[in-house]
Amino acid sequence: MNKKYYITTAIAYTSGKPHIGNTYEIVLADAIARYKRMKGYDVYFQTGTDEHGEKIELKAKEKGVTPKEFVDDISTEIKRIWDIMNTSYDKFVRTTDPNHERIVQKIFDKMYDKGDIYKGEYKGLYCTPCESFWTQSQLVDGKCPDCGREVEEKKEEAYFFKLSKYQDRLIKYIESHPEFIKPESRKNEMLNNFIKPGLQDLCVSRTSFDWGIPVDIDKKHVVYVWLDALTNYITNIGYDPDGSSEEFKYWWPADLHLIGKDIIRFHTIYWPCFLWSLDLELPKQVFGHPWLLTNSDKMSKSKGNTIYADDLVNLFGVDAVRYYVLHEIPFANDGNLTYDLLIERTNTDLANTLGNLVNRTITMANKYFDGVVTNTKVKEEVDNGLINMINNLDSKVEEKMDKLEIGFALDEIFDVLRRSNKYIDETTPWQLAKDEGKKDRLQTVLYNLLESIRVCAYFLRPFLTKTSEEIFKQLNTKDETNVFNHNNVYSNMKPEVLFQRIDKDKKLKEIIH
RNA sequence: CGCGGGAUGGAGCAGUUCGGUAGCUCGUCGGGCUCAUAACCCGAAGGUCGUAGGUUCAAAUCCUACUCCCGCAACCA
Repeated sequence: MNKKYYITTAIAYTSGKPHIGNTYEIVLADAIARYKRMKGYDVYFQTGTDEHGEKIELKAKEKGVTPKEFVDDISTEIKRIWDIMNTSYDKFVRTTDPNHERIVQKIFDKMYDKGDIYKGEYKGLYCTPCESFWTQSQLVDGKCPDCGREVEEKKEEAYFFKLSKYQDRLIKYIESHPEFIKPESRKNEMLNNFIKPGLQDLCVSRTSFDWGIPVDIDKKHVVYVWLDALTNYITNIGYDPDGSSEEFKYWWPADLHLIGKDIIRFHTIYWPCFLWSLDLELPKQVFGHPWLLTNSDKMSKSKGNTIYADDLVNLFGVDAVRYYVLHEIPFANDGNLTYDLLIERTNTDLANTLGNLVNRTITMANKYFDGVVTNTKVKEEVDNGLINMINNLDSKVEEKMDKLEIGFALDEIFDVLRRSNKYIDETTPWQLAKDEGKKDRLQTVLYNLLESIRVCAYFLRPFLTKTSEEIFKQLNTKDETNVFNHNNVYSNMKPEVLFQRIDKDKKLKEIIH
């Protein structure tokens, strides 16, 4: 049996339409999932929406709809965008799913029975008119940041989870499992800022609003959203405190939780403690990716600089957008997205290096050999460099993907494409074509190029899904071997422009309208 | 002194572990080629490697101080 690979994104919060910065994560996860499938893993890829919480209750009220109607709308919209991005998730989960809600209640009960959850009092600074608790750091001049009025100390009955109980175990675990939190800098941040100074017990119930999963043993409380949200990773694959399914035993623990850097704390502190409370293993890795900014600025509606994935796809096509976000995001810093950069990247890499190479190669094959090309094996020294690169691509891409360095994996593929363009200049097929005696050599040259394109298209599949498929169609081949194949026959190839070059000024005007 | 990350030609990055000609992709300029989507190939200009000291025959790389940027600082998802 093949090795299993369980990958998740964070579930998206249904407070509004996700912009390209939020959409980035699902594309990243999709590329990893597709790559793993290509490598023969049995992959399960889960994403979805996180739909409870006070913020949603308020937004629904503002809009004059019920919270459920509100999240139904947004969840549908999020799923629509995930589909536009051509992502291959196996399951789209929702925290309002009745099964999830029921299991979360049982989980709460189990933790309570075990003594990990206890009833206590939540003390905080409360603004009565706003009905909100604030932390010291949230206050503005010591007053409510919303209305500016005085806050007062208030106590409220609440349930707490004993994080403190698991503190030492967590430190030991993180320190002995260097792969658990990535990138490394995030690990230090968590250990030094949160865990080592001492974990306080976590308030896991709320009474100040209703839109949540009711606590089974005390119905005036609802379950804290993070306990609700995090458990989606296990409830949807068949976890049940009274006996989990075979499916669950097969998939858990997850191999990778891919999340934004802003929620690493929840995934590397609360989540492990919750899992231990349920006597479950921890996920193998939590990767906190950086953000995608526009013009080096965080996207927000108030700044009016939000860019939406569906708009970008309409303007540039899904693979151009996928390529940009997958290639341009480094791993230490936040990435940047502007129309300028997106257009430049699409033109140079996709239209010039890739598209033009495919086009010129197939055109020559048709022109010189009526589109039938076999390997005539008239080799020259210069061929070896290209063929070696093709045959090394598998291990190069794998090396980068194992570190989740997707942009660098793409670079490896484009290195081969660039080498192929250079190979054309080195071998000058148009010169060979003038000499009848060099026809066999010419055919070998074109054969080598077609093989190079084929193997590159194969490796591009997890990233540029549609383009990869289109190249295979143009080459008219079904050969999916990942190395140079010496015995292919190419025929009936049709060159079509893969990516039209974009006129930047014209396009920018169009965007600003 | 709260903790951590970063500062390398116009842009984005690599190189810093174990010091020894500063590399890649893109942009700009010049040339070549013509199979191709003004494409492709070659070449050039452009960097006192955040600042100031120090160690050394030699420092982007080691040490010290400082400046700037960013993330985190807990019950907000």
